[in-house]
Amino acid sequence: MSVTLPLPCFDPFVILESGQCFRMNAMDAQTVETIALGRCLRIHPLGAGRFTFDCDPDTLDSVWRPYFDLDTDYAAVCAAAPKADAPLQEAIACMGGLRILRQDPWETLCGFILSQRRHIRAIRANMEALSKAYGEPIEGCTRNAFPTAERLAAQDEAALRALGLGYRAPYVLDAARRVASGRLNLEAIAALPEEQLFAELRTVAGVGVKVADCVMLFGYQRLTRAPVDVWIHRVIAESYGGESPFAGYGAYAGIYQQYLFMHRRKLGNSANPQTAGKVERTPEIPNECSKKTAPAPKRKP
DNA sequence: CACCAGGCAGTGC
DNA sequence: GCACTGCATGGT
Repeated sequence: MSVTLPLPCFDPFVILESGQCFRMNAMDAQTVETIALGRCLRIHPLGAGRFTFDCDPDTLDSVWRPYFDLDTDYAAVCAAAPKADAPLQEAIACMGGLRILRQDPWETLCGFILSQRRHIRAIRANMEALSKAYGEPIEGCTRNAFPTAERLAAQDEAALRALGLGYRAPYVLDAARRVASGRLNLEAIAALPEEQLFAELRTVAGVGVKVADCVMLFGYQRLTRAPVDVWIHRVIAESYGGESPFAGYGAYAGIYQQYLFMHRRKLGNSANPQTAGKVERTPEIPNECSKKTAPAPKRKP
């Protein structure tokens, strides 16, 4: 069974490259598959902003409409972005169709614990390996659901290292055991005020400021959180003269951050490999997303 | 084959 | 409080 409907400001091919979810894949030009919430969904773009979802109408409305945040007016969110903020306007123009998903907090927590010092591709491989080893099968799908905290809590560090998690293996294990034991209740903390939710997430080993912000943004829909990673650090250094613009972004700071993140990452590593971690004034960079040009050469050392 | 990745915890000052 | 360092592994 399937449902076809028009969806403005929605592009699954952009979302699957956005680095917020790790189990959404392009199978071919007409099919995107995602494994989430213990289910498998395939989406087919028909062109002209129309999409077919391979599920029944009730599941679309009760599961996938909230998951993809389809009831939020992203045109209005984008229109509310500061007009004078040229880099942000550029990123929004180039990354239409992006949405901040409402993901499962447990899977989101694991995904971003695994994210530290990894390429997104490698995070995806880790998440797939965990699912294949410990996840439950999904009917009619070749890929498993993401494993529960209980299931991961029963493993040992060596088993998780064998899947390629490296030094993050004990971090995932700590998260699993806190959640499985009830010491960390991921459902209950959803109701907490921002700073208290942040503090609860920080109690998990391997969860620092950036990972906690990602879990809040992508797993708890706290749109004010704007995670700062190496790419955003570059954006701040290169396009904002070293002064973070996020404090002025208000209720949608997290969404705007995601446009800037995606756009900068698309421009590529070659643009400026040396400024990560350092804040230094740099010349204006002409951000033309259509042409993937390297920016003007930096100052010589 | 160097260098880097959606960072964090530990240490030293 | 801030700066520095080691960390496991796979992509590019």
